[in-house]
Amino acid sequence: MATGRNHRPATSRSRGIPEATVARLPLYLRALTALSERSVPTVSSEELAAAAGVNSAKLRKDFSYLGSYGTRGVGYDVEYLVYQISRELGLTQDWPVVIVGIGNLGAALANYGGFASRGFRVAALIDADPGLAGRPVAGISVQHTDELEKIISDNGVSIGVIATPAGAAQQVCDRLVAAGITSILNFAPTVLTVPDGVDVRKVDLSIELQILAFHEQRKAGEEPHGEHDEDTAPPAAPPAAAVAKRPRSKRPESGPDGDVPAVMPA
Amino acid sequence: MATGRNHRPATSRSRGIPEATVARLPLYLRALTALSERSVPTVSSEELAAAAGVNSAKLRKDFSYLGSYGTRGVGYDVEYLVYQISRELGLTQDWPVVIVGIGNLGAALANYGGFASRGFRVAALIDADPGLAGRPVAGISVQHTDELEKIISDNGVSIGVIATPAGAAQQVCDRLVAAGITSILNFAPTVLTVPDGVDVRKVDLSIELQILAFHEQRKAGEEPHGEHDEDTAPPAAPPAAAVAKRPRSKRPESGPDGDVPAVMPA
DNA sequence: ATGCCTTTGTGAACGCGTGCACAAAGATGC
DNA sequence: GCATCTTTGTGCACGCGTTCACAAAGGCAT
Repeated sequence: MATGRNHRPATSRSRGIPEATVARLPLYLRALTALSERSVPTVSSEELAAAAGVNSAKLRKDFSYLGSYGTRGVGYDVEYLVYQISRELGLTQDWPVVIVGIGNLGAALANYGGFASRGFRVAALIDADPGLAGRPVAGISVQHTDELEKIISDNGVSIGVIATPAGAAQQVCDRLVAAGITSILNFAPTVLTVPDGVDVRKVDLSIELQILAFHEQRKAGEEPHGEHDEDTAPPAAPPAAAVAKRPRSKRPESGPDGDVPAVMPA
Repeated sequence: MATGRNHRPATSRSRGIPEATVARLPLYLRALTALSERSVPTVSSEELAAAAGVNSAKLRKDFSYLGSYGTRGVGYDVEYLVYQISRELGLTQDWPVVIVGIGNLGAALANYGGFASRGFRVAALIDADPGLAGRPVAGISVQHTDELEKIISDNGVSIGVIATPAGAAQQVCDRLVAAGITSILNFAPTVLTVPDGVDVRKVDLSIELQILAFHEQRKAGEEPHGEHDEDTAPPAAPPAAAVAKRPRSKRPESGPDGDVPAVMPA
């Protein structure tokens, strides 16, 4: 069993499109779609890069992995590029998706307009709460977890979204994988362990906030003067030596709720 | 103006904690908190790494940036490490947060338990819809956008969450920044442009799904045989030369909705 | 007290990603 | 048809992040 490693560690790289590039393609596609709607025929790498918020050289290199779709002295044909990127991302086909865990977040995701467009289609909403079964959310009737395997099998679903509480996530994940799911988007604050061949991407509000807090603190700490070693008082805990003797006394005070699930399932 | 560059490009690195490490600290913290609740006194880098889903050497190196908090032959003291990481992340202080855009997603975020714990506190919910004003969501009364500046100023808020439709995001962002916000978590599918000194982190469901679709397609395409150049029929669009003459005819068929907002504000 | 055994902390190598800078390609004007 | 000007595509160098592998450190048993 692979220890919940997410993306692709060092697996075979298909034809050679770097992971970092793949992650930016949706960004380009979005910018290009906007241009397309305004009937703009061509864009230069400079303009498009600005719209996507990246370096123009990086963008050109990214596109070079897809082939030479630009015209020197002119730029890129918007429509053509939209098609090429869509094709590369696999957006020209239909991707049925199941959402497991229809709480606040799950419901919000079900209502998310981004699903309908771009080839993603919500095939089913699944929840463990029998009371929710049959209730329509975003125009789709919620089904019970018991049906999970059948739903995935019948609809040929390969992408699953987990929006359950953290405690249920791994279990749901296991069932999804066993049922044939090979791509998972995880909103639960847990590290999922999956077998090789299954991709997991994580969306974690808590982590993002903590990263912001780190930088925020650093900004605040830098304002005063240049730098210093604010060791404002190591309230408790032995540095090293006297440890191991189980300094267990009382928990500091960090909330005992340890990362509450993203959403209530009921 | 900085072109919507997110994290820190090459800015001064405080005392030298790599960005990649910072991004993992919350992960370690979560695993450590779980251990703490089970009253586990110490962990080895190997165990903790497994729990966090990372390489043990990486974890040790990450911790080495914080200082030498481990004991050779024993491991790390759980409680002590929880405290150190919390402090490093700035979680020992209170971070008031405002959420702008109380639609499905905004409401789900407001209900998110992860806020309450870990030093984050929802200071206010803000929406442009007058009809929502005064209505309680997650126990907090929604306030109108007009109050935005005052709310931020009065509560000393420095972190803002944008959960509005894409169209309103940049405008909201500008107001937040003008009001003093220096960290933004953006759920709207748009590239935000912010001045230097303001951190933006992005959470984008659509992009994550597209990345999954890419890998999913690749898996499916690899199954058959080794590799090949599936150029299954370039339906339209001129390769290069005859372009620039505005081959504008009709849009392919990619949904004309071009990335619907994450959530309806009303 | 001494030696063994476990686990940390880190030096060094490697690979990926980024950005610069420029040559080549092509369009456009005369 | 030729010159000029724009913009692509990419070779190259640099820096960050990851991983291996091992010496040093410290606990623990005898």
